[in-house]
Amino acid sequence: MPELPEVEVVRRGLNEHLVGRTITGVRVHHPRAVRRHDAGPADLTARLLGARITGTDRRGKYLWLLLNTDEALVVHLGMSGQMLLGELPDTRHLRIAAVLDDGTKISFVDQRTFGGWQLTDLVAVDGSVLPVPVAHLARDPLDPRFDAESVIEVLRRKRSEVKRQLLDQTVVSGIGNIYADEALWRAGIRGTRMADRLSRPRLRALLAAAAEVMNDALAAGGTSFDSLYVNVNGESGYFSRSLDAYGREDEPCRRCGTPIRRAKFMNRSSYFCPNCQR
DNA sequence: TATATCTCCTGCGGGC
DNA sequence: TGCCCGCAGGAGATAT
Repeated sequence: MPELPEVEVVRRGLNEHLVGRTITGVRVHHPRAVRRHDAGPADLTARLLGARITGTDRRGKYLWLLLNTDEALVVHLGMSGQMLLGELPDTRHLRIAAVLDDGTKISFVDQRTFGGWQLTDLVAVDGSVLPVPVAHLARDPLDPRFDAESVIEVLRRKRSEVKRQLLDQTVVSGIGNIYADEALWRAGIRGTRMADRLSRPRLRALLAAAAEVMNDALAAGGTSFDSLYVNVNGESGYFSRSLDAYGREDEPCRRCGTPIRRAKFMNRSSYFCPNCQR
């Protein structure tokens, strides 16, 4: 499942191969993949033709290609989206295909169709220039201008479980279910604890753990449990071997040996150590 | 206004 | 073998 580290790996791959190139062809194979582009597939296709890619950027789980038209092509991978370069061995889940002036083929493949492309304007927000659909997101822990202390103040006002807040992209972006569980495990905090009942040092440790676990995952090329997350070359990351909590139900906690427990939370699974996450 | 829940979607695995 | 059901979960829409 692509979260911040996986999206960043993909962005780096796209940055390496696409910047400076001009889009010469676009074909939308599945309308749902462009459902957030209000003007529809034909408009997206027409406006992308002839546009030159001048850069790439990312906030949280969103990445975008900057265009010479002063617009951005926003890409969200959803749960299973892939941005693949080159020939496609299997076109079953191909949603959008594009071609560049040097012949490079870009395929947006997305089995579960939660992801998509959207062409939007840019706006200035809090010292950053962002695509409109990304403007409401908080900075992520890997952002050089991420301000942990202000996030802590937000969390201290939330009468809600701390894991729920970690997953709220307007509080802190980039964290999904996997890295939320991993950060909570590293910080020794149960996700069901109310955010406003946690001390500032505990919240500080939690945000530091989130940044740490995502940096570790980035260094490993991202997390992969199956073929749903791959980089632009179709390769999986290796960080799943390093997960301490997520997906380890009944396996011994690497800190205290207590079996990791799984519980339903927000209609999804949470993994935690019942002994050292109190 | 703040917080919680529902919904979208596809493929896989388990149970019958 | 075939069918049904639950599960995976990001984020916008809707409900409380």
